[in-house]
Amino acid sequence: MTSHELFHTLHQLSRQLTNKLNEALKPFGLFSAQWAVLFILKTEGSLTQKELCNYLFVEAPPMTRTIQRLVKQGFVNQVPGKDKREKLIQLTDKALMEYPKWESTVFETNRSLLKHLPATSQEELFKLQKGWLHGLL
Amino acid sequence: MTSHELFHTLHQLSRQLTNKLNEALKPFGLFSAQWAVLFILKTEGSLTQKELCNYLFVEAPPMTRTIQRLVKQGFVNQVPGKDKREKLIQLTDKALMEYPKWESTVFETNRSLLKHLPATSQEELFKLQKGWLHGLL
DNA sequence: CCATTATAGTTACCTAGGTAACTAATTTGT
DNA sequence: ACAAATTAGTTACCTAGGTAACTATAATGG
Repeated sequence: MTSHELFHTLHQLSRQLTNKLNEALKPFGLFSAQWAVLFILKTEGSLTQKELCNYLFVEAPPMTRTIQRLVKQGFVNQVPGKDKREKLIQLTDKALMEYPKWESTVFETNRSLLKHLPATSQEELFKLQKGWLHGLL
Repeated sequence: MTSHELFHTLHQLSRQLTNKLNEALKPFGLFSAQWAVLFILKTEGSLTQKELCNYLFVEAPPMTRTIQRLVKQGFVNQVPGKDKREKLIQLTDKALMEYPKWESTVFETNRSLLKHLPATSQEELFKLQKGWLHGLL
């Protein structure tokens, strides 16, 4: 195995998984990056854009765009913080209503994507990836 | 471990590796997707765009764009095939001159990125990823 | 033989993520 | 206290990849 092969396979895998998730989210008018934000807001509660960037390891500009789309769709509100530079992002009632459907769809999609990967392999893969990622940063 | 964590880590890892490679290629005016094409052309010889798409598992439109940039930089030629729909892509002399520098830079970057990942882990990771990817397709 | 179908590539437009340069608000340091 | 530096977010512009609609050429079937 060469390093090229390792990197290439990882890249392909990441793209395929994102494509499949996007396909599953299509009926809801959502894309993978939006779902990632909605998921964190549901899990962690309201966060500033900066905090969302830190959670998702993403730069500020793409986060601004993703949030602007979510605002336009009525799934999220931007509330000025006590520190007037900050904007707190919170899920709307509309989003909370829809969330269970999104979640079960994503859950089912993930289950299907992991169908051919035994649980022990999943754990092993996660450990290796996490270790590598931490070694990089 | 949840499936979300597994997918998220994979996604982060893929992005980080691409970013680091782009950084390393910057002095040559190249980006990761261009390098992927140049590498395959050097390894496999001249290929049609369709064949390049198949190798890289990429749709035709992004390949058209990547190749157009390589043409503009003078690293690649588009030669009409016997079948006039096809375009054979081949490395220019300029690209062949530069290639060794690109390769050694990428090789060194890969080595550095894999520094904290033992060889046995690399093999294990590759096996798991490859198996999963094939299960998906 | 010619009409239909399939294929290679391009164009237009979308999401996703990156850097650089900017604005506005908050901290810091003297 | 106020000038300088830092920080949160936005805007503009870049690469990367996706789909849909298109053109031009090649292959196929009646």
